[in-house]
Amino acid sequence: MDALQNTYGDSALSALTAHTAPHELERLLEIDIESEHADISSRIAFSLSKILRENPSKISAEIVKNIEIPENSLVSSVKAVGPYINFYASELFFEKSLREILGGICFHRKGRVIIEHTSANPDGPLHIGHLRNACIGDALARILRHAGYDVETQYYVNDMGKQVAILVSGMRYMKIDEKKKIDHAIAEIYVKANKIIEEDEEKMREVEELMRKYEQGDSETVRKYEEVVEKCLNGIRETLHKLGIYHDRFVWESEFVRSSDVSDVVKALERSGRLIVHGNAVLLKMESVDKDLVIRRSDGTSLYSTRDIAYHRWKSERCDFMIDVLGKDHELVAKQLGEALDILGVKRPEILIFEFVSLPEGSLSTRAGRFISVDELIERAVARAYEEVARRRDDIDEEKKRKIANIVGIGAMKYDMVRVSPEKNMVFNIEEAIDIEKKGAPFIQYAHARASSILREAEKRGISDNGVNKNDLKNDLKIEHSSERALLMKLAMFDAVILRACDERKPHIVAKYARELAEVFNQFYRDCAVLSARDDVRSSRLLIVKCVRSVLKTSLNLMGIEAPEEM
RNA sequence: GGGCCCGUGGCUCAGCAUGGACAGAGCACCGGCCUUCUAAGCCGGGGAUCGCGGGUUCAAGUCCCGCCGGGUCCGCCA
Repeated sequence: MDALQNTYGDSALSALTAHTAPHELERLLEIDIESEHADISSRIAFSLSKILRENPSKISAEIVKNIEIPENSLVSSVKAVGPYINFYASELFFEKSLREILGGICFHRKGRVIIEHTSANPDGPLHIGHLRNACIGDALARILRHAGYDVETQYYVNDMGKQVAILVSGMRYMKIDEKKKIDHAIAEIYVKANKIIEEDEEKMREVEELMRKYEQGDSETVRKYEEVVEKCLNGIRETLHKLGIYHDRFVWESEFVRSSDVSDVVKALERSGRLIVHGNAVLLKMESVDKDLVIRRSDGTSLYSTRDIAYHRWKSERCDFMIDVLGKDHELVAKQLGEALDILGVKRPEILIFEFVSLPEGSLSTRAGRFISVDELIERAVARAYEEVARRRDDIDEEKKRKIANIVGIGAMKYDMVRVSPEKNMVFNIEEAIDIEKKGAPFIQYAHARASSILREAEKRGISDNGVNKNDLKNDLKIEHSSERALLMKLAMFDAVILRACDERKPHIVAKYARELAEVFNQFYRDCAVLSARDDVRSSRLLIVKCVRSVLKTSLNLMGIEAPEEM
């Protein structure tokens, strides 16, 4: 800014700042972080050229001439390249970022947040669509938590739907296959019962009867429901736990019917004057979407959407904001929910919509029994990883091989789900997902294992990194190679990446960063020998490796992926 | 029919919010690199009308309009 002023005097500066608040300084300077040509670059000459009616390249050259870099600056040099002004980071900048990483970067996002994800119906095992939901939701929860938020994850149990009623009715005349994993056995019953009901009206009436009784809280019906729902949930939880995904709380939608929550919501909506009576049913007039919301059926029973309103009102009282991770098919319903909550004066949840996952052979359907279960996927991914481990490591025992295969196989699956931006449709090709992709999780895990290996070896040889515990690393950091510098730069971006992924609710940003960090680390690994370097360089590099390992591990963990010490 | 999302090398994706320096990766393909900290790695090569057409701009993959293709939703289901 000073340079700008020295170059063109107050007139240009005031012309530029006339409509700009001071906090928009960054915008004003048109700064590009981590462009490929510089560490930081400014495009301000473009906008100045308009005001000054002057060639932008000339302007940037003039500005650079007037820039004086102070002692101990985070910037080491400035260059004008055509219309661009390029800034380059100093060693001090890298030292500062390493110190922050070693000290544990502290983020200061504050507030309580409830993230709801997965919430699969308790009528069978998780399939590939749920996997995407769970992986995105879990990663998001981890990222927000890391950024400082107080996060609670919830699984909303849809126990009042027709599906569950069909299942409960099927349990009357069918037995659970004990040999199978419980959620799979339940799905079998559900599919069969569904077929039977299609052809048998008597059975259909029975289902409706069950739904009525459950809503009324008939104790025998409730007991039957709870038994089967709980069983299925156990199966689902087992799958989620294999993936390292744990919900803090399971909330049953029936709770809101049995308490007065649902009826309270209906009463409150009545007071809004937006309800329309249609026969015996009650509808809520919608303005933002072209579809009114049914609040109560003709027979007086509640609907999913009504209970969902009650659930969100309940949630909203327990947090500062909430995020729902939902499939694209829920978009309209989510909009209706939002408007209903507006009417009630309850804050809306943020909705993170993810697009559908389809199979190469067509769409998925639980009802038709056409899906790939997550359990099957896990099994195949881990088996594939095991082949790989067995091929490379005959020096380790069986247990270790299995452990690594588990970490790698599951990591590959999860990474595949997180790396793609949620709004993209995905065609899920099982062979490709299971394939230990070159630049997927295994690639990042491998880089972590390499870093760990260096540090392990250093310890074994009794080599210490002198700089680690010093408050001032100055003169300890030796940057001798361009790969080293590139790695340090990438490391320095870490905190910005986390905050961006957090604030924009985009876990895939972390996925991309982790892959890039692994890549530059591998290049560093090729170019810069650590243990055999001369003493001062060695301790500097050891320090860098330590930071890389830490950041790789954190990045993987933010995606819910484990970082193996060796593989 | 209407709403929303997607359309970037053969395949899978990043980049689009806040327009700028040659459109980046990976897979697959071709060719190199293990006496040195794990080759699940590294280096090099070929391969792209950024769906199509218009507009705004000094500058468009990015913003606006129209169209085409794919997905999804439009139940007193959840």
